[in-house]
Amino acid sequence: MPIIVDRKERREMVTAIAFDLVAEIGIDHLTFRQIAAAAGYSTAIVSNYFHNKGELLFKVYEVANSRSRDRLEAAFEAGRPLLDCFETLMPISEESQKNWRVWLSFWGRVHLDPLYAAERKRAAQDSLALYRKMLAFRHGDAQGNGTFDLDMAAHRLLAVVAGTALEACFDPESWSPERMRAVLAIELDAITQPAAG
Amino acid sequence: MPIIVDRKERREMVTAIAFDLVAEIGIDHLTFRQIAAAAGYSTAIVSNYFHNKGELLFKVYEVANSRSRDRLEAAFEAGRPLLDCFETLMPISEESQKNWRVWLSFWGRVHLDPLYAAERKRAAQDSLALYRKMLAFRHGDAQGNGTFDLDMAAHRLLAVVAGTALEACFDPESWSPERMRAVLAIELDAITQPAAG
Amino acid sequence: MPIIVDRKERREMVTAIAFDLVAEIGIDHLTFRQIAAAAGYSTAIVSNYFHNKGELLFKVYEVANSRSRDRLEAAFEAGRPLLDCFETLMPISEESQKNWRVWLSFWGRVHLDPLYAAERKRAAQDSLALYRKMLAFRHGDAQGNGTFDLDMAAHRLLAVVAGTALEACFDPESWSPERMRAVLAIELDAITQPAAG
Amino acid sequence: MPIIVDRKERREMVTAIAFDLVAEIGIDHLTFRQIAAAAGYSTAIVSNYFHNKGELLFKVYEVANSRSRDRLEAAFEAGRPLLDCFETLMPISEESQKNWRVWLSFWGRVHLDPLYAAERKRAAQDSLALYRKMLAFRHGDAQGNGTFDLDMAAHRLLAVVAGTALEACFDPESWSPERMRAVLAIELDAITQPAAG
DNA sequence: CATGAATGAGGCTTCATTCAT
DNA sequence: TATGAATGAAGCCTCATTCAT
Repeated sequence: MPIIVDRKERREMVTAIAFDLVAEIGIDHLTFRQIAAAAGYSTAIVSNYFHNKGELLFKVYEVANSRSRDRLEAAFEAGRPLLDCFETLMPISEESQKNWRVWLSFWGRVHLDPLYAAERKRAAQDSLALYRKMLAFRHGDAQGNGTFDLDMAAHRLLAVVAGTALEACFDPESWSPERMRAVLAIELDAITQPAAG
Repeated sequence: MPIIVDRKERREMVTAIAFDLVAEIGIDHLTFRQIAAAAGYSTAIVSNYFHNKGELLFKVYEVANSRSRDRLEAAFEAGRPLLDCFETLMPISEESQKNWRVWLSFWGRVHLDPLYAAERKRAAQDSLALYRKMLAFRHGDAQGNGTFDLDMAAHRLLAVVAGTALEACFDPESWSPERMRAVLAIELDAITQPAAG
Repeated sequence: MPIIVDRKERREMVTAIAFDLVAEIGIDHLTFRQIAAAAGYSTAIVSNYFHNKGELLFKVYEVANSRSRDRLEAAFEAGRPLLDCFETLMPISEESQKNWRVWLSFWGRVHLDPLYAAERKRAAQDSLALYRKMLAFRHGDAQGNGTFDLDMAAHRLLAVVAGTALEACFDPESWSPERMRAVLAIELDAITQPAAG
Repeated sequence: MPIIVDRKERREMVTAIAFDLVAEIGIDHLTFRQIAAAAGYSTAIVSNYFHNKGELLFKVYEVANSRSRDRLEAAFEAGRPLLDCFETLMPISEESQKNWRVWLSFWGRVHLDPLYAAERKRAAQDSLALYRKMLAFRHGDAQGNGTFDLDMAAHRLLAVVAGTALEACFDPESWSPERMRAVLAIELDAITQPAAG
C-alpha cells in the first residue's frame, strides 16, 4: 500500500505555504517553482492538489478572510473588550501584517474577477453582521432609546477599522500601535454614543 | 530638420492611456500591445518614451496620487464645504472610481518595492498635511480650547475617508452614495467636536 | 499463498478497454488515468501488465487487425455470400465503426515506426491471401479460362473495400449503407468477370 | 523602417515547413522547436504568425487537400488522359507520398474534431464534383443511353483511387507503380462502361 | 523619430513512469 | 499483487525588449 495522504490536509499545507509566499513576494512572483521550493516538493505538487494555479490563489484569498475573521471572533468569544478585539485586526502582529499584505495583493483583482468580487462582498457582509452582533452585545444598554442605528454604527466601525489598518500598512511610522489603538478607542466611543450614532 | 516632438506631452499621453487600461483590465493584463493599440501607435511607443515598463507603471501610480490630490484641493480652494470636498474622493464619479481601481491595483506592491513604499508614504503625509490645513481653516473656531488635537483629527479623518471608500469599492450596494455621505458627515462632526476630538 | 491472477486475461481486458478509448477519444488523449478509470483500477494497472504505454498501444493495433479479420473469416466460414462478408468490414455496425476509428488513429504512425509498418504489411498480405481464397472458392467456375488473374482480382478487391470504407468513414451521408453495398456489389461483379478481371 | 514582411507569405512558408515535418516525423513529434529549427528561427516564429498550434496544424491539413486537388486539376486541364490524371494522386512521386503521409497523420482526428470533419467532407464532395466533371467530359459519349449513373461512377472512382493509394502507402512492394496503374486502368474501364456503370 | 519583426526567458500544465508501502 | 503519491521532462504559449531599417 502506498503512503496514504490526507488530501485535504495536504491542500491546506500547500495553501498555507502559498499564503506566506504571497505575503512575502507578492502574487506576481509567486510561481510553481517558488511554492515547490518552499514546500520541499517538485513543482508538480501544486497541480497534484489543485486543478490550476487560479484555484490555489483563490483558496489563499479565502484563507486570508477566514483567518482574520477567526481571530476577531475568538477574541470576542473570549470576552475581551471590543477595543482589544479590533486591535487584533490591525497590522501589528506578524500574523495580522501578513494578512493585510495578502489582502492588498488580491484586492487589485476584485473588480476584475466576479469570483473574487463575490467573496469580498460576502466577507464584508459577514464582518458587518459580526460587528452588529458585537456592538449590540456590549452596548446593548446604549440602545435604550430608539435613535441608535445599529447598522449605521456597524458601517462606521467597518470603515474606521479598515481605514486605520490600511493606512497603517503603508505608513507604520505615522501609525504606531498606540496611535491605532487611540483612534479605535475614540471612534468606538463616538460610534456607541446613543446621541451621535 | 527633425520632427519636433514634445517628449513630456507624449509621456503624459501614454501614461494617461496606461492609467485607463490599468483601471479597466488590471496590471497583470496590461501589455505593450494593449497600450500601443489604445494609443494608435506601435508597441515601441512605450520603449521610446520610457526606459522600461516599470517606469511607466510607476508614473501611472504617481498620476493616481496626484489626480485625487488635485481634485480634493480644487474643491477646497473653491470654498466648498468639507463634506463635499471629501465626497470627491469617494468612488462615486467615473473618475474617482477609476482612481480607486488603479490604487488597488498598485497597493499590492507597496510593501515589496521601496519606490512604491516611499511614494505611498509621501502621498499619505501629503494628505495628512492637507487634511490638517482643511480642518484648521474651516473649524478653526472649534479649537477654542487647547485640547483639540489637530493631528489626531487628521489621522481619524484619513482613516475614515480611506475606509469608507475602500469598502464602497467592494460592496457598492451596501455603500450607496448616501450612506457614504452620511458616514462622512457624522464622522466629520464627531472629529471636529472639541470635547471628543 | 499469493493471489493468482491470469496475466493474459488481464492484459486482454486492459487492451480491450484501451481499444474502446482510442476509438472514443483518440490516441493523443489516451492517458493512464483514463484507462485506469475505465477499468476501475489504479493507474498502475497499465504498468503492471505492460512494459510501457507503447506496448499497450501496439497491442491495441494488433487487436484491431485481428478482430476485423476474424469477423470477415467468420462470415465466410458461415457460408454467407461474398457481398455479405465484405459488408461486415464497412463502417456500419458499431463494432466495425470502432475498428475503423482505431485504424485511422494508428495509421499515421505506420510509416514512422517499423513495428507498425511490419504489422500493417502483414495484415495486408493476410487480407490478400484470404481474399484470394474467397474469390477462388466462390467464383472458381468463373476462372474457366486461364486468363483470370486471381492476384490482380484480390488487389482490386482490397482497394475497393478499403476505399469504400475509408470514404464512408468521413462522409457517411454520401455513403449510405445501401451505397456501400451497391458499390461493393457492382465491383465484385466486375472483378469476377472472366473477361474483365 | 523595420523589415516589412508579407504576413501571408510568411504564414505559407511556416505552413510548408510544418507540412514537410508532419510528413517526416508525424504530428505527435511536431513541436515548436522542430519547426523553429527547420525554419531557422526562434520558437516564437509560430506564435508570431498563428494564434496557436492548432491553427497551424489545420492550415497544414488544408494545404494537403488543396495541393492534391491542384495536382489533379492541373493534369486534367492539361488534357492528359484520365489514367495519367489519377496517377498523380498515387503515392509515387515524392510530393504525392508526402501528401498521403500528411493525410494519414490527420485522419485520426477527423472523427474527433468537427473542424476537421467538415473540411474532410468538403474535400470529399469537392473530389466527387471534379470526378463527375472529368468522367462526363471524357466519356460523355458513353452516357448516350440513360443507364449511365454518373454519380455512382464518381463514387466508385473515389473509392478505387483512395483504396489503391491507401494500400500502396502501407505495402509499396506489393503495390508497384505498375500495379497501381493497372488497377486504375482496369477500374476506369469498368466504371465507364455504359452497361456496367 | 518611429517601426514591427524577432527573440529568449520563463510561466503553467500534463503525463508516463517510478517506488515505497 | 496493487496502490497512488511524487517526480521530471517536455510542451505550448506570452511578452518585454532589442535592433535593423
